[in-house]
Amino acid sequence: MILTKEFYCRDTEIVAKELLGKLLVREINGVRISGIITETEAYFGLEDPASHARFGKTDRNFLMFDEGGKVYVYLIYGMYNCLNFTTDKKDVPGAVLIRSILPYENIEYMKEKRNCQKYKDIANGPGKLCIAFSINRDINGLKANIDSGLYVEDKEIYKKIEIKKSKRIGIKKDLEKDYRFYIEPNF
DNA sequence: TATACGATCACCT
DNA sequence: GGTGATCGTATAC
Repeated sequence: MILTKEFYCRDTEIVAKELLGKLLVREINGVRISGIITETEAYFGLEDPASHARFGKTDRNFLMFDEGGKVYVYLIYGMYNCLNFTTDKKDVPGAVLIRSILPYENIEYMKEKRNCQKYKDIANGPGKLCIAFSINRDINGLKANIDSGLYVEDKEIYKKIEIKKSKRIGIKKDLEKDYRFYIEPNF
């Protein structure tokens, strides 16, 4: 079952935690790619010194102020795309950065895209997973549903999940609380 | 209009 | 464990 707006239109921290272990699906040119979400980070609004929304609404970050359930893709370091889903109600800024996934369906497709043979390294970073999933700013602002070809399925791949947390990655001025969440599935 | 820098990765040692 | 690549934004002038 595909996650709907109701899932995303909640507190950003809750959405970030509950996305863990679910299946990120990309449908492109009739090909279905998917992976298990293993790492997320929560970003908030004015009170968050690391958030794009910290100075208010701009041309780049306006989607963070929109209602939950939309795709927010931006360019980082001049060369990599990062995938986020918007969260919370309209005019309440929030987004969840998808940092890492484990390839699940169509692993060979991803290996080719990434020019990478090691299963573990295919999408263990926000820039990498965008390459593996063919995600770029063309889909910025679309809704995360079957029409846009990028969405999350509520599939319990891992029944029992221990959620670990830490400080967010690559942040100089972070908040006191931990807003990076991740799981370490047993194989 | 100009400039500094970032929610990163790949490659080197 | 360290560093260079690379460019859209935000911020300052």
